[in-house]
Amino acid sequence: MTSRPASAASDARGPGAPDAPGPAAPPNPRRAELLAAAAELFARRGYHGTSIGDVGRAVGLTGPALYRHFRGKEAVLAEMLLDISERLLAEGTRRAADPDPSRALDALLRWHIAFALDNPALITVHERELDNVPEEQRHRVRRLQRAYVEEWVGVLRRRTPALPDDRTRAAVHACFGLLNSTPRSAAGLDRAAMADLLHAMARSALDGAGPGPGSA
Amino acid sequence: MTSRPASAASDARGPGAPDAPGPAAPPNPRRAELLAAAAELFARRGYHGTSIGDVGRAVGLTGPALYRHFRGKEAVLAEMLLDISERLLAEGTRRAADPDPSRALDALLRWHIAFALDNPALITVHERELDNVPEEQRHRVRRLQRAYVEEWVGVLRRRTPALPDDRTRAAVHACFGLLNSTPRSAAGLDRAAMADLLHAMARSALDGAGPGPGSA
DNA sequence: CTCCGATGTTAATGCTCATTAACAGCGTGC
DNA sequence: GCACGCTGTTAATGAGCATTAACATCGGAG
Repeated sequence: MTSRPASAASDARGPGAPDAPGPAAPPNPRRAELLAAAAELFARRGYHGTSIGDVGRAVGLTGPALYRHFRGKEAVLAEMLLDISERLLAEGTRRAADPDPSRALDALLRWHIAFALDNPALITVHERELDNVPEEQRHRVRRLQRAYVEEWVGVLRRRTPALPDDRTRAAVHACFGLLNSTPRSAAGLDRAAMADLLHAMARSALDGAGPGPGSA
Repeated sequence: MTSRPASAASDARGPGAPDAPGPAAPPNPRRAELLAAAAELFARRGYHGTSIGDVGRAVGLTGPALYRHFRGKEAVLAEMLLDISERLLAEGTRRAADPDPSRALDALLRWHIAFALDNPALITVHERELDNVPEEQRHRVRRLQRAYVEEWVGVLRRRTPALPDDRTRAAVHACFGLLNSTPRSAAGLDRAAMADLLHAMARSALDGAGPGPGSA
């Protein structure tokens, strides 16, 4: 815009595409690259500990280049968390639909474990940075997260109807804590062994969540 | 400098006590108050998302007042993490010494659960902010953390000698993930019920960590 | 060819923040 | 009764950072 005639009355923003991608947005590779780099950095150093310049540099650009693809730093985080929550819920809903609650639970476990092992950075950010998402989208993420938890609670309720709901919900949260610990452990186990271990432990933990004084 | 004659050649810093408290330091209540407020804020908003002013305001002071008690923001975090790690390890070592490995494990579980339920903010910070501690003290914290994990691994090794060590270690990390999820769940359960649930789940999870394809 | 939109870059701009200076009240040991 | 050390306060100071402005390149549609 060497000129930019003073007539620019219609648009407040530049000509780029800094909006959230609509339903049929062509998958912009640069966008995805930035999101991946930001996820990695947000997971390692935290949202506030990561600068726009860090994110740009991670993909070979300068900081302000990011504004050609996102409305701002918050928008990156918001889109990231929205995407994670939607993916978790969509596939979770599918798997929870198995009429056999025991098979449904195993399917949920396999799904969550695979997601956590394949996307440790996303899991970390999803767990830690919700408070930094702007209000409106934060509510949407929270709703998705709740719905995902309720899929698990529903399966467990079918499996063990005697258990009170609040105990079941707490057990699901604790189970997520176990499964999501993967990014921080980085143990010497290979992926398959880790998946197997997590599956066995989570399964046992949920089985052990029934009432009755444990052992103390 | 109403007084402060220009002779101050001996000390580079002011006359306050901004050093880490020595072995026999009198417990300064203001110090403890600041540490507690900082823990709460670091847990809720993250280290980088918390300003010195926030911490001061939380105890009815201004930001710079903190420098009368700590060398700086990093020093607050460092002292916090060092203290947590030392407390966890000290009591953990005591409880792991029970000759009966099963009783030792229960004692460790009770200890860790009580600590997590009583200090959710500390657990959160301990889990997330180690990277922001200055190098030297970060190493000390890491050593303490490792030693604490090894206490657990030692007990489990005595209990189930067949299990390979790396699997045991991974199981311990996953178990911590389960136990430390408390601060984020904040379920509708009261403290006793939550402690019981976590104990039962963790115990079962560790029992289920033995080899053998879980159920998939 | 030419124009324009997409995508970058490098300079502001303006705010927040950690840290330090300069200054002041208060209590206590002498 | 008074000097001084402790614990605060309110102003700099200086750095980092998100965001915006202004400017450049490049490829493709007309």
